[in-house]
Amino acid sequence: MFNINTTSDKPIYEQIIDNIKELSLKKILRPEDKLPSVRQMASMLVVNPNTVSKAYQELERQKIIHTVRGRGTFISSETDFPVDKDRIAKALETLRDICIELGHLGFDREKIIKEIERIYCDIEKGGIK
Amino acid sequence: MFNINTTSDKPIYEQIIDNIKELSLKKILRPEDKLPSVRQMASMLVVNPNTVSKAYQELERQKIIHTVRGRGTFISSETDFPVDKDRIAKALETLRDICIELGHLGFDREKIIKEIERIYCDIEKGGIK
Amino acid sequence: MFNINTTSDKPIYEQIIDNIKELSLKKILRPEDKLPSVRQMASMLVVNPNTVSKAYQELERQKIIHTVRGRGTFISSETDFPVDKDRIAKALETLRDICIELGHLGFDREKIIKEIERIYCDIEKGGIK
Amino acid sequence: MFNINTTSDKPIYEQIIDNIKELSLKKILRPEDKLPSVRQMASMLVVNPNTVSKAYQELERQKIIHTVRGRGTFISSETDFPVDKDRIAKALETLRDICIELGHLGFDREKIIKEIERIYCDIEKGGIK
DNA sequence: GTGGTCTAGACCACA
DNA sequence: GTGGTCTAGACCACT
Repeated sequence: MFNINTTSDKPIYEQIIDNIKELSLKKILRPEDKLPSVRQMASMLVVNPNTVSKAYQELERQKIIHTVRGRGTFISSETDFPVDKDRIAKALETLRDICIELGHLGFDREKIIKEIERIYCDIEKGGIK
Repeated sequence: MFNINTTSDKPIYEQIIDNIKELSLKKILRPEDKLPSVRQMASMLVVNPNTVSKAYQELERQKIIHTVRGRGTFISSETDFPVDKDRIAKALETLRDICIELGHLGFDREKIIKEIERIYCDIEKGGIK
Repeated sequence: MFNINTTSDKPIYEQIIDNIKELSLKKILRPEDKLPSVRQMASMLVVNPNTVSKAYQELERQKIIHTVRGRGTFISSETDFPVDKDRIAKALETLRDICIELGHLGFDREKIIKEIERIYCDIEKGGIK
Repeated sequence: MFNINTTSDKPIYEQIIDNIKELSLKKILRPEDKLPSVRQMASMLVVNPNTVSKAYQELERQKIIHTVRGRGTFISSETDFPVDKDRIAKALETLRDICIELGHLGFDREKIIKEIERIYCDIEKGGIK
C-alpha cells in the first residue's frame, strides 16, 4: 500500500506525505480512518520512527491528518479547503516547470493534457479497487 | 530576462537551468544563439561562478546547449528529442505529485487543465514579445 | 457547560482544570458547590477517569477544590488567595510570551488591552447568564 | 543575549523561537540581520544542532526568518503581517486562559492591564538598550 | 562553510 | 499504548 524508495532523491518523509495524500485523495483513506502509529509505520517501511513522525507533523500542519492525544493519528475530514496562497503558488510554479521540462522531452500541450487525464483517471478509480 | 531568487528553496543552479529551458522553449533563445560566458552570467546574476558552471554542465548533459572550445557556449538545435526515459519518468512522477498536491488545495481536473492551457498560452506567446 | 476538545494540543486534564477555574471565576460554580464525582465527570466528558482524577488532584493542590471523604468534591471558598510565587511567575511569563506572539501577529498594545477588556467582560457577565 | 533553561518544561526549541521573536520585536534583531549558524547557535546554547534547526525551521514557516542557501539564515522584513487565523485564535485562547489563571491568583482586570503595560514598556525600550 | 535528512536510541507526558 | 523532545553522530547537496 505504501511505496517508499530509500534510494530516491526525494526525502523519505516527503514520500510518506505524498503517499498518504494520494491514498486520501483516492478515498482509500477516509476521514477518521486511523493511520498506523508512528512506530508501526516505521517498522512497516523499515525507516526510523523520527522520519515517520516528521511526515505526520507536516501532514498535521497541512490539516490532512490530526492527532488525538494518546489514541493515535487520524485522517481529517476535509471540511473547507484552506486557501493557502503560498502552497498554491508554489505548486503552480512547479507545474509550470514540469511543463517546460516535458516540452524539452517532446511533450506538447495535447500530450500533457492526455497525461493529466490519465493521472486523474487513476486517482478516481482508486477508490473502487 | 533571468529570474533568480536566492531565497527560494529551489537550488540556484536549477533555477538557471529552468530559465534557459524556458527561454529556449519560448524561442527567445534560438539554436546557435550564444550564451553569456560562465563569468559574465555569474556577475549578471550575482551568484557564484561555480553555480553557473554547474547549470551549464547539466544543460550540456541534457543536450540543450553545447560548448565550442575557445568560442563559447551555444544553444543546440533541437531537431531530435532525446528519448531519455529516466527524465521522462521522473517528470511524469512529479506531474502526478503536483496533481495530488493541487487536488488537496481544491483544484479538480478541469481547473488543472485550465491552468495548463494558461501556462502554454504564456509559453507560446513568449516568442512574439 | 464543559468544553473539551480531544483534538486540541492542550492536555485534556488541563482543559478540565481550566473549565472549572473559569466556571468558578464566573461564579457559575460557587463555594461549597458539589462537583460531579470522578466517574460521573468522566462519563459526561467521555474521557478516561484517570484523566479527570488527575485534573481534580491538581485543582486540590491549587486549593480551588477540596475533597470530603465519603461526601464528594467541593469548590473551596476563595477568601484567601494563595500567594504562590511560582505559579504567578509562570503565568506572567506566559503572558509575556503571548504578548510577543500577538505582536508578531499584528496586535499592538491597544489591541491587546481591548482584547483583555473583552475577555473580562465575558467573564464578569458569565455569572448573570 | 539568549535565555535558555534546559530544566524548564517549555521545550528548548520553543524557547529559542520565543527568544528570537522577542529580539525581533525589540528591534535588537533587524530585517536582514544574520542569525548565528545552526552549529554556532547550538554550541553557544550547548544544545544539539538538530534542536536549533527545528527552531529555525518553525521560524521560517512563520516567515520570521528565511534561509539563503549556503549562506545562512536571516531575519525577514516583516512586510505584511500574515493573517493566520489559527495562530491568532490559539494565542487569544491562551490569553484568555492566562487571565483566568491570574484571576485565581489575585489579579483583577486593572492589575493585568498594568502588567501588560509593563511588558510593552520593556519591549519598546528594548531597542534603545 | 551553510542547512537538510536520516539513524539509533533515550526519556517524558498523556490517556 | 500513543506522540513529542532531545542527543550524538553520520552523510549529503548547495554555494
